[in-house]
Amino acid sequence: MTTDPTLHQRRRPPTASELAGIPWLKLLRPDERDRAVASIQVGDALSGDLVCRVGRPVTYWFGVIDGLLKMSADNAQGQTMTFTGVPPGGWFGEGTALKRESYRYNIQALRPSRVAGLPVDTFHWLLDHSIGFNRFVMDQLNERLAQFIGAREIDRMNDPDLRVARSLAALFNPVLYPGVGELLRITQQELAYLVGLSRQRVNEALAVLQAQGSIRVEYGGVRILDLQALRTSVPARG
DNA sequence: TCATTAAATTGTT
DNA sequence: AACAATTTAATGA
Repeated sequence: MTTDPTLHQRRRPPTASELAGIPWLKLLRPDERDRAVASIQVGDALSGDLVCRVGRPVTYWFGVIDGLLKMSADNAQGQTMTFTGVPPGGWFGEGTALKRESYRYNIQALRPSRVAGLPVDTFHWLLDHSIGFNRFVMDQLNERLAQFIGAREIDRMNDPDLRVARSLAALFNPVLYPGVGELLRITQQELAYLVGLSRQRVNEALAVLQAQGSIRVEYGGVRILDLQALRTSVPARG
């Protein structure tokens, strides 16, 4: 089930519809865009596949076309710590790509996913030539910083309903994950993995959030009704 | 296109 | 963890 990176084997050029789902392309000038499009590779990751692993040299800056990825790291005790999920429209690894270091996280597919990769050399060329690209990367870093600070607060929360609410809100972040839209495709089992709760407890939390009117639970996904309510919701009966 | 069947996901205990 | 109910996906006429 858990195998080595398959993205590095079966890759292909992106299709038109895949390109349409890459948010930063529309910020580039035509010549910049042409160069980016020519170098982008797309790969299909099966469930459980590792898109990149800790310690490997950086080859690509990655983005999710569709599917769902998990960002995690192994601590000294050998336990896996999950940081966040990466839904469609999300691009990650710019920090390590900037410094041309090795990956600091494992990125694993939670379900069959299509992953795009921009070669690190093109990434640097765009940084050197494109104002629009620089702006995107800066916004991205800024937003991600805010989200990671928020994630620390989530970890300290003991109310499962709140944890699910805040984790969902993070996945619906329109800046980091513009491909998600109104409907996040995620199963309750997948959400349970990300949040670190049992599927039963997640199911219960989703029912509470739906009763509050902030989401609608659908088969294989969650529809957002009130993102602000998810972000700021307060423990019930308290 | 429709009906049947298998697989996935959900809701509940 | 196990189970039944529900929804989707796949298959073939």
